Amino acid sequence: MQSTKMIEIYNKLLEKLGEQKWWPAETPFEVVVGAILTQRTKWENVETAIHNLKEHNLLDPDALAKVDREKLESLVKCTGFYKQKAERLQIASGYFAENRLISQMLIGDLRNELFSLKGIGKETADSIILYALNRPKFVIDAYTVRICNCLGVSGGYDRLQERFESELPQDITLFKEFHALIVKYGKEFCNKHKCDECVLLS
DNA sequence: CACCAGGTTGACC
DNA sequence: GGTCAACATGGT
Repeated sequence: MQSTKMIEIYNKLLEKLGEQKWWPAETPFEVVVGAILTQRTKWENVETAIHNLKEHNLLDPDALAKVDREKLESLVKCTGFYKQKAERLQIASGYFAENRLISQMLIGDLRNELFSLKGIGKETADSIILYALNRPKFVIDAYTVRICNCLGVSGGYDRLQERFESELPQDITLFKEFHALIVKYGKEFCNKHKCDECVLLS
């Protein structure tokens, strides 16, 4: 009974919103860049910044690691927190430029390596693992916590992630789609309706 | 004008 | 362990 709760939520979201097909990006490294830039920012601003980077041929680990800091700051300014994001993009770029064969690492080890990079916390690391590296890790974001708690599934990041990963089939496509649906639902409904009007409750 | 957006960090208790 | 301000731009 409890073991099907997550699947029920997923089916309701899918039925209501349709497939999301995340993450929108042309390359894995573009996912890494987007994951850092999207922190506390609207996705439209990230698209603008990524467009700027592409225009300057900077969507590449080596190129991004070497580019002038002030130039990078100006290109990502539209995403906010632009000074620290520029720094953190270059830190991550240096890591991925030096580590192009990380696909056989254990997920836990990989996650800890990503945590050691300034600016990459749980959600960003897990987004990179799932959407850039195509490995099974369920991404929890603020909407996930809000919606789950609203639906009577309590817990913070770690506890909820443990539940999603243990109660769901280890299906990468499902993990990607489910998180995308949660974010889509959160943006569309969480701020415009009260929790007791949540269409997922019934 | 106040508030929020696909978080993370470092300081403090 | 948890809580809190700081980080900064762009849209409603």
